[in-house]
Amino acid sequence: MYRLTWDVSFFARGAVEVAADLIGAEFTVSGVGGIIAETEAYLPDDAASHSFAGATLRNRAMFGPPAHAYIYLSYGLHWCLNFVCLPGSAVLIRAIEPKWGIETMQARRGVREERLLCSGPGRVGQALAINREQDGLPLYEKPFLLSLPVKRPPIFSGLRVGITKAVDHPWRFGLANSPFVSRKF
DNA sequence: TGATTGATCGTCT
DNA sequence: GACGATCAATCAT
Repeated sequence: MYRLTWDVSFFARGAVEVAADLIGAEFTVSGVGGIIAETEAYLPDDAASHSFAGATLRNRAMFGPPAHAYIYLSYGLHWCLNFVCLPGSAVLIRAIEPKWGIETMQARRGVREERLLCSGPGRVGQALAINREQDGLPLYEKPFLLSLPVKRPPIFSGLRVGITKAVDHPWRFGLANSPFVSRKF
C-alpha cells in the first residue's frame, strides 16, 4: 500500500498538488509519527506565504532544493514543519494520525488522548520534537522517513486556517472524515 | 458550542 | 516596535 522509495521529483511540483498527494502518507521523525492527515499549500506569489516578500534568513529553506524541511517558530512558541516544493513554495504539515511512538508523543505533549497529540501544526511540532535543528534537512535522510501511498485516499479540501491574507484559496487538504484533523472541513 | 485572551519570542520594518 | 501559517484556558451563551 505504501512505497518507501520516492523521487525528489515528487516535490518538484506545485505545492497544491503535493499537498493533496501527501494526504495518507506515512511520516516519522526518529521513528515517531504516523499518517499525514492534514496539509496546506503555500506558493511564491501567495500573500499568506512566508516566501511572498522574497528570501530572508528565516525562510531561506523555502527557496532551497525541493524535498527538504522548512521549519519556523510560530507565535514565539510553536515549531511548525513544512515540506519544500518548487522554489518559494511549501506544504505545511497540519495534522498526523498517531501511529508510531505514541507513548513518546504523549510524554512530549503532556496529553494522553491520541486525538490531541498531532491535530494542529504546533502540536505536530511538539509531538515529533521538531525544532530549528532540522530546518533545511533533506526529507529522504534520517531522522525523517516518508512513505507515499500507492493510491490516493478520499480527500477533503477547504480554506486555509489562521491566515489574514489570500484567504480565498482552497489549499487546505485533509483525510476525508478523519477525526485527527485540526478542525472540520 | 463559541468567543476571547494570555503566553512568548524571533523576524522584519 | 509590531506582528504572526498557534494553543489552551477561561468566560459567555
